[in-house]
Amino acid sequence: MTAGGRWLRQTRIRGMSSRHFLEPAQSLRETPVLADKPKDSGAKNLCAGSPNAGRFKPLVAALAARDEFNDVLRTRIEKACALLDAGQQLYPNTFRRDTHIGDILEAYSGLDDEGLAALGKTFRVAGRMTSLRSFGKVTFIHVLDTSESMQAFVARDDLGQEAYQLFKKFDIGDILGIEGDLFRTKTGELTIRARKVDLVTKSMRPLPEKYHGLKDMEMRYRQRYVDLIVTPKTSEIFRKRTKIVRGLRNYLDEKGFLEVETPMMQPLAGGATARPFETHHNALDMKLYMRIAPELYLKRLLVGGFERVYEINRNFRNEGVDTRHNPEFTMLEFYWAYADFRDLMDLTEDMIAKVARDVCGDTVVPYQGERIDLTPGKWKRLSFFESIETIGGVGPEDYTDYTRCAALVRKNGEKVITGEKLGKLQAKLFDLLVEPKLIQPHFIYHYPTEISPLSRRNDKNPDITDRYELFVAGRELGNAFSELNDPVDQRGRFEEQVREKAAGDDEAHCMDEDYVRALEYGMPPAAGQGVGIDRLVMLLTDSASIREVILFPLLRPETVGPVGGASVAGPATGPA
RNA sequence: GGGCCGUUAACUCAGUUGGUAGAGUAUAUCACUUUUAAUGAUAGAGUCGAAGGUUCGAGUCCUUCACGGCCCA
Repeated sequence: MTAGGRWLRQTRIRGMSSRHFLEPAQSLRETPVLADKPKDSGAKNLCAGSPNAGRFKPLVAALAARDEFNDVLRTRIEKACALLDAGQQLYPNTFRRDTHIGDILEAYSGLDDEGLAALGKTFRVAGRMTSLRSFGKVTFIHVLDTSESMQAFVARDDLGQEAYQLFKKFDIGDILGIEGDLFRTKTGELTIRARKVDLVTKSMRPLPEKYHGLKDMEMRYRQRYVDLIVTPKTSEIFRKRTKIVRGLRNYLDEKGFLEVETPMMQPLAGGATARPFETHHNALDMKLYMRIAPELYLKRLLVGGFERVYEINRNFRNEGVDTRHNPEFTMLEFYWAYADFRDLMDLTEDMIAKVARDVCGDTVVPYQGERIDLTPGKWKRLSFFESIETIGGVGPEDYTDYTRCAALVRKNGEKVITGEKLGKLQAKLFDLLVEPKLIQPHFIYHYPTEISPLSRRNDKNPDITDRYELFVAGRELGNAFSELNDPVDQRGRFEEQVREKAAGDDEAHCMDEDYVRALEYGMPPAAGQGVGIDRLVMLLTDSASIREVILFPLLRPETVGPVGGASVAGPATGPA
């Protein structure tokens, strides 16, 4: 947090145009290397006498301008300068490894010291030095490559006096190339005995402390690259994420689904209940929306004859940020002709259970202290109104009566908007009283038609739809239904949405004439589902926040421009 | 949008009823040829998130703001 706070502080200073900040800023510009303040004595004489001193001036100036310059950085710069003076390149791209550390660990973990000696083999590995324990003439370090870390033993007598002296200038965080053979230390750790150590990439900034690691959430998200280096759990989550997405692709591919890509920038943002981001196309002088869902395009493809399609891609919704929402998030949507919502339930159980087994090794997964059982057959299926009764504890006399339903919603702390439909109130009641209790996987089906404008009506009761939502760990993971393919009904539902929008609901759908026209050509009966990938990854990696599973979650910028900066100070700095 | 919490050295954190800042790690120097949070000695390192205010005196109290976290809407 401190670092983040520090930068914010500084950027605010840069952004401010008020008079009392002009002086230091100007003096910085005139003398890039700080000269006056006592703590900058190091910067002043940095790399004194070195022919390479000039190379680091822009770095020092930038650090000083942001007030980031300190002893640790000064030492690193001096070391780097000394390395250059000694003829050592800082960023050579000549070292070639022949083995990944993971491969060594996998192949030779079973061998004892004699077995390793009998190998008579040298290996070339490369990676970041993450720890260092020096004994003077001998040093132990750990080196981390793409996935794994192993110990290296670097001794003066193995390297030679000169090379060892050079090695001692290397820092934790540097990327090294090491050539050597394998042995076991006294404590039994498989270790590479360095015969040669090459500097591959010099690191100019210190890594966070290794024992406590990086705890500052803000810095973990802003500087994810650092988080990935020092927090093994983080890189594990993102490896798992990739595996999960690949697992879903493989599953759907095997079932004959065709992966497609549909527009992310759309003239109408349809397919979901949400506010879109707006953008503009200059050449066509046209307003565009970042998509909130691919649904209406994917169903156009069903009309076109692709009977099984899916897309895994980003959606954008202009809403707040919290532990379960990021404005851009990844969604799987798939559509399956000649199937209905019950077929989808079966497929979903099977698909998610397979991915869970793949990634977690089991269909029972731990989540925030709970054990979630994803084994097919264990998933509960319950109708929307049943769930309100049995889990929410609200009887039909209450949820079918508008006034009583509204009262219950208010009593539970949610607002009721005038003109809101009964179906919406029932959904709010569900969100309040039922959803948080759905820890084990539940399909909740037969949602009110009023709140399901793209779903097929139930054949027996037109007021409900053949739609379900999937809940796990108290949150929505998927939304699915038998698709509405009657163009007349669809037009009517859109018109109803348009009325709601006019009445002030800015999340209501727009009329999509082209989509209705597509349905008029005839869309085969089908079922489709959307699955929130980020939430699925949260579930399978036991992550409490969606930010833990998004590499670069949205944060406010740490640099504040002149406009934003101007609003910072009190009345004293008000513009004249 | 609302509530609560946080912001102190590069990192992780202490900081008492208000009296001008401490530790561990990291860094530097020295010692040390099998350590793994190596060890021992010494040293340097801080606009205490920002701006105002109260006060003889503010890391600490008050106000506003920024960023982040958690909860609610």
